[in-house]
Order: sequence, then structure tokens, then C-alpha cells
Amino acid sequence: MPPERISGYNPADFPPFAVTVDVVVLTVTPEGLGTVLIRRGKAPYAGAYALPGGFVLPDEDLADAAARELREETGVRLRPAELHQIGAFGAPDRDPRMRVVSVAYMAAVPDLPTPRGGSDAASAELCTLDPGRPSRRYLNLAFDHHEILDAAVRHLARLVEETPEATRFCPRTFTLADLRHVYEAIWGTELDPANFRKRVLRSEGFVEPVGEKRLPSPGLGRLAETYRRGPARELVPPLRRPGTYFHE
Amino acid sequence: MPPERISGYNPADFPPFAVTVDVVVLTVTPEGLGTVLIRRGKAPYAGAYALPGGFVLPDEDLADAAARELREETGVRLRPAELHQIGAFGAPDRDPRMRVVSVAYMAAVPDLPTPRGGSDAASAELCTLDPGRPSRRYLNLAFDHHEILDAAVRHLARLVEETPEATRFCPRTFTLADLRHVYEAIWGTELDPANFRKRVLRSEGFVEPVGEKRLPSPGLGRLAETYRRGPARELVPPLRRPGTYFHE
DNA sequence: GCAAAAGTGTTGTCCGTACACCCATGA
DNA sequence: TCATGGGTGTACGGACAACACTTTTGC
Repeated sequence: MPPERISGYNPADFPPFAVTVDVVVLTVTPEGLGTVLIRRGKAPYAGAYALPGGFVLPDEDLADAAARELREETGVRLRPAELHQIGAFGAPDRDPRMRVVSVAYMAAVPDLPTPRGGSDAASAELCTLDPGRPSRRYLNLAFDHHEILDAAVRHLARLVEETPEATRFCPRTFTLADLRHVYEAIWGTELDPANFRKRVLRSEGFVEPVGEKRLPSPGLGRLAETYRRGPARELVPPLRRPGTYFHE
Repeated sequence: MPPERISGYNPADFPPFAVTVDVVVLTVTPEGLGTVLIRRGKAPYAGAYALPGGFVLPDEDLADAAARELREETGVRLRPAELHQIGAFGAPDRDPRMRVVSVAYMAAVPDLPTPRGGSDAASAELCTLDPGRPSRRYLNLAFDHHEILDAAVRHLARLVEETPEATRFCPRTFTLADLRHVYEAIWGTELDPANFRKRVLRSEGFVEPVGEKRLPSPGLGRLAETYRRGPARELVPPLRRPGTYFHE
């Protein structure tokens, strides 16, 4: 920017913008990929679902604001570095009331506690998504939150290809079937158990065997080895979705 | 956000933020990957290089603002959809003068005209980067523009893996060696000409033969086939960097 | 025994890499 | 004839996918 244009630093020198953060809380439940939505009580978009979020404080980092809103509205405590920025959404008419630029974050949360929190506790709901279909609908989302949610799911789908972050959705120790169900929920595809196993175990530092065995389903099937997350911070080579390697 | 907190819409109800856009103009020259930087004349960071950018207008879309700043400061005209958002940068102390949240965009520009433009015409320079080294330095960049530039280069490196966007850096018709030099500049690696050729031609719709031949270097080597960009909008499978497939 | 799910092994096929080799051009 | 760079071909190994097969559990 030309420095002379902002040399005064009078509030009148720049257009009045509000800056908010919206947080897409993604979790994996037995029903599939889920997210926390809040039902709006007032216009605009009264009765519609919306992402949790709120204003950034004057001296607050963007990621800190996202972590604070996440904590206040869902009770989930994550370090700001554990939140992934999705991008900025700032179309002039995205909020009919005033000009708002919102910075969206994605939070990968296991074992989501029953949504509780400050102001909108009663209206927070855990909704199940359908990541397999390209034309999925998110029941009446307010503002441009449909677009933000889409971008967050795409971000997560790519994140778990390249990092061990999918283990966040598993308990401290887990079976490879548990981990496979996480990938299936996020990618919306079915994976071959045998090939999934080989690819995960070949990826050095992804998971480590614990040494115990566990019954996969209650009273069904052979005992499965249990694992915990390994020290790797990224997967080389990535664990890509089927069909990303070869033609057809 | 709790609607009741912003029901008034008085400017005093929300913290005063300035919202700007910064544009990372990336181009490929015979010297390698290059970007347009502006030398700052005033404090803070007087004498340092900075990315072109400026305020978002009150009723302006973020991408429109980036396209406008790009046009005003470098004379390059791109549609807003051709700009890629890198993310939002809004640490509280990133600008010592006031609270600024900047939304960064990346523009892939061929044949960059000698940087000219409005206010800072004389001080705009085309600087060559070194994408191969992880510890590359960007000579004294102002604010957090080092971080933004890094993110933009990473974004471009991934973009050309999955889309035919690398052809933007080539003339309308080009040889495969031209295209290969673009990838080498962006990825900072050398590529095997024979294998590069096979992978590009196998990717359906990436390039189309024109039917003419051209001398690759002035007075050197065999005549090379020329191509133009094909209709594909994404590369399936992606044209990945070497080493992304196998171990070691 | 049966069903269910873990885990192992095999095979076919495709791809990436390296490298040799030939072709076409201008000097 | 030589150097330069485009284009073709081949050999090897790695990885993925599909699927058969064995193992281990509860009922």
C-alpha cells in the first residue's frame, strides 16, 4: 500500500470493517463426519444453522480468537496452533447488516462433549455431514457458511493425506480398523482393510504398536492389535485417497 | 457469533480493524521464479521491500480489491477469479501503527511488464527468488511479508501439481522444454526431460500439439514440437514433484 | 460349526526412475 | 563432423488394487 495513504491513522481514514472468526468443528462419530452448528434465533437467517464464531478482540491474534470462541461455545480447549486456517470470507453482502470479514478456522476434535457453553448453549447441535456426495446439503446454513463448511471439509480431507492428524479422532490407543473408519468418514469412501493396513504400517512413525489386543466389535471378530500415534509429523509419502495415483 | 452482540451496528460496538489485501505477483523469468516488490520510503520499515497491496474499499469484494491493487501498482489486468487467496494474516503487532488484517492473494503472471503504476511506480522491482532452498532469504521484507511470500510460493508449487496453471507462465504456444523450465523454477528442482515429456503428454487435456516446430535455443539443438494449453482444468492424476511417490 | 473381522500372502498392472539411443539442426 | 537438445525406447523396481486364504474370537 502507498504509505502516504495511511500516514494519519485516524479511524476515518480507513473503511469501517468488522473482523470475526468462524470455527468449523469437525469430529468423527459412528454416524460419520460431524460438525457443531448453532441455530440462530434472530434475523437475519432466523431459524437457520450457523457456524460458531464471533468478533476478534482488539489485541487478539486471529487463531487465539478462534480458540477462545471454540472454548466458549463448545467447551473444547485446543491450542491456537492446533487450529487450521481455512481462509478469509469477505464478500460485501455476506452479512446484510454491515461489512464483515470473517477468518475461518477448522478444528479437529475427538470425543466432542455434548455441546455446552456460554450464550448459545441450548441451541448448539452436532450435525452429521455426508462428505461422499458433491451435492450435499447443509440444511439451511446462514450467511456463506455453506461455502466455509465445504472448504473446511476439503481442507481436512487433504490434511489427513499428508499428516497423522486423523489419529486425533481416535482414542489414545486404537485399532487400525478404528483409524480406517476415520479415513472412510472423512473421505466418504470405503477402503480395503488389507491394503489400508499395509500402507499405514509402511509409513514410518505414523503409528506404534502398543502390544495389547482388543476385540474390534463387542463380541465379534478376531482380536485386533492396538496402536498409538507415532512421532511422525507428516506422512512421506502421503496416504492418498484411492484413485489419486493412477488413471481411472 | 451471538447475534445480540452486534444488533446495534454502531461503529463503537466492534473493534476498529483495517482490512487490506496484499498481492504476491509471481512470474517465471530466465533467471527463475520472480516476484514484484516495492521499496518502502517511510517508516516503519523504511528502505525495506514490501508486497504491493492496499485497503479494501467499503463495498468491494476481497478478490476485486486484490485485482485492483494489482492493476494499479503493476499494470497487470487479471480477473478476480484468476487470483488465488493465500490466507489472512492478522497478528496484533504485524503493523506497529494500528490493527490491520491483511488478506493475501497470489497472482501468476507471465511476461511481466516493466513494473509501472500509480503512486510507487519508480520503486517497484522484479526480484528473483530461490525456491529450492528452505532457508532462502528475502532481503529485508517489511511486516510479515516474508511469511506471506513463503506461503504464496508453497501455494503455487502445489497448484501447478494439480492444475495446468503452469502454462500461464508460457507464451500462447510453447515447447515442452519451456513448460519444463517453468516447473523447474517453481519447484526448485531439475526434471528429467524424457520423463517429464511422457507424464505431460499422458495427462489428457493438459497440452495440445500445434503442428509447428521451433528451434529451442537460438541456433542449437533439434526442432521441437510446439503445444498450446488444452481444455483440462485439473490434472488427473496430478503431476507431482519427484520424490512424492516412493520412500527415500 | 458358523459368522465376523483381523491379519497374511499373492498376483497383475501401472507408474516412476534412470539411462541408453537415435534424430535433427546449426556451426 | 561435432555439440546441443528433442524425442523414443527399454529395464528395473516400487506401489496399488483385488482377492484368496488363514487365524481368532463370540455365539
